[in-house]
Amino acid sequence: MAGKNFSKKRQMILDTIKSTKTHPSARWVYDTLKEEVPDLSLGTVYRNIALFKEQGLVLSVTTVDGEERIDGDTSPHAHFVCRECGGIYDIFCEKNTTDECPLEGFSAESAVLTYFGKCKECNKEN
Amino acid sequence: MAGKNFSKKRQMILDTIKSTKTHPSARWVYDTLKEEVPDLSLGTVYRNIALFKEQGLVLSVTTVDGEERIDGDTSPHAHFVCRECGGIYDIFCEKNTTDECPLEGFSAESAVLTYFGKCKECNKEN
DNA sequence: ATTGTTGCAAAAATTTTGCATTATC
DNA sequence: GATAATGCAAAATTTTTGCAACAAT
Repeated sequence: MAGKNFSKKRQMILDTIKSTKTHPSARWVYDTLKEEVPDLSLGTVYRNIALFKEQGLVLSVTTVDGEERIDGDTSPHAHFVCRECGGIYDIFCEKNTTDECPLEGFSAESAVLTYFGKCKECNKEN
Repeated sequence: MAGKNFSKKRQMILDTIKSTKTHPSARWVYDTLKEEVPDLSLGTVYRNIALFKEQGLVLSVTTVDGEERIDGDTSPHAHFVCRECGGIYDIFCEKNTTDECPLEGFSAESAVLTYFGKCKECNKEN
């Protein structure tokens, strides 16, 4: 049964995800952790992220430039995705945190509110 | 300059996207239109969808099973994504249609509110 | 004619998977 | 010792791209 043994590497992958606000991709997690854990495999990162998503430890935010980006902070909050630089920013704003079930017969487990546009930095540049 | 000539095929691709509520993937658009337009190329569908997204004619909703799903209805509304069957449903509900800019210095062009869970049909099945 | 679009196939890139090996309980 | 997790590389997918041929104005 998957997820039974909480291995050292699994824990480190989760820690890495939980301790960043970059809303990382699998590759970012791999590259970042690779320095500390040289014998880490990209497949393992993908497998564990898939597991975390099933378990609800991690949420999928959006896909930027073909890469899925995840969030280790599962508390209800919104995101801003910059179409220019690909950066993702948290938005903690009470009025945006709707989580009520919207359609009869449908059961929602999570809700994701995402804004797309140009971030502060990229707005400065022209 | 891309997007200058509104070719027959480009128009048909857009029409196909606009006339369905399935929130299709590029492949779906290709398969659907292929019957009517046998000499259609998948690359063309991808190229045009990319163009429509740039022009704001089409929005990216989410990615299901590795496939990007788009919406030709750009009016503000939310979505429900079924994790079981991959179906995407529209939710027109005034209180979910926030579109105000949430962070100072950040300019939002669009907002997407997405619920994830189990749809009515899939709830019935067990 | 010039500029833009498409088909086709190859290439790129991301993600998944099989299997032998290693770690965990 | 049994079960689960990992590394590695190959495979499967989705998406992008180069280029010659085609279409539109």
